[in-house]
Amino acid sequence: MILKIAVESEEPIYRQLVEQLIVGIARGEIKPGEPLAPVRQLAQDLGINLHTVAKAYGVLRQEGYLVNNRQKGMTVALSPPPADEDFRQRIGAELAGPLAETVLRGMSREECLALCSEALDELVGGA
Amino acid sequence: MILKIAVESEEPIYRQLVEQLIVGIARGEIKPGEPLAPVRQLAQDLGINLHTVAKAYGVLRQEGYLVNNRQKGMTVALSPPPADEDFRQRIGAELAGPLAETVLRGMSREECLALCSEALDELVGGA
DNA sequence: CTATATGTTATATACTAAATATAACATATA
DNA sequence: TATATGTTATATTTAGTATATAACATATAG
Repeated sequence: MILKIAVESEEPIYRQLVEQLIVGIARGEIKPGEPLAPVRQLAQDLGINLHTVAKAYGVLRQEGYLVNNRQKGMTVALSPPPADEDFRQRIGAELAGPLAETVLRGMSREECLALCSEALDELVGGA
Repeated sequence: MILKIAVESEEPIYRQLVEQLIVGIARGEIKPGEPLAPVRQLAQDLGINLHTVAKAYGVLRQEGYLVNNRQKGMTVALSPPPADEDFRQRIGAELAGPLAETVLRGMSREECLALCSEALDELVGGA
């Protein structure tokens, strides 16, 4: 699984890692039960600090997407947390901003949904 | 237009304002050409500093969603920036994270798109 | 011309988050 | 006994956030 860090970005490094790891797991590049790279190794590969990687791992552990197995190290959770109502409401709120911008710029409802569909294709179907 | 600030949130106040203003404009609560509340008045109403409001307005001006009219003050842009390829790519990247989480938690493609559709309803159609 | 109101700019300060660095710890494996 | 794992503990530096006070250029109302 390929991870790239943009040090010049305004988005914190640990946030970039969290996002890319979530996408990578969703794409199935790492399967449930499989271990991630150790914090020290990934930190060295990316040229960043150990604690920055640990912070990203900690967030994903808190979210229930990772488990500290203590045998293999940090692994992908075997059973992800359910998509309950709280979760759907949180995601809906996160989608509101970007979707409002598409409406603001004159995109039709169909165009917006097509954009969402394409973004989903990047995760499940294609590239 | 109702603006609410959560001071205990980890999201910066000016970011909350940017997001809520974008949603409000998309919902048509303020129409193109119409003025927003003056920075000092809005700051007082929300119990925050003048510059925090000014920063939010500045971001939206930079994005092309607001114009400093100098007669009516800060107004909604008459012609919003186009939804070009760069924009669609940026929004697609912003949608990737939340959508990946829905996939991660086992939501089907139809469920994900339904969630997007509901989020769009909050902007154009209904509530 | 004189106030008043608009966004903006200029400094300054306090606080928090982010990233780094070094060290140590508990646990599990070889 | 070593080695490797995530984790915790301190400490430091840097950048972002929010605040405060003051002033400026411009436009409107009286």
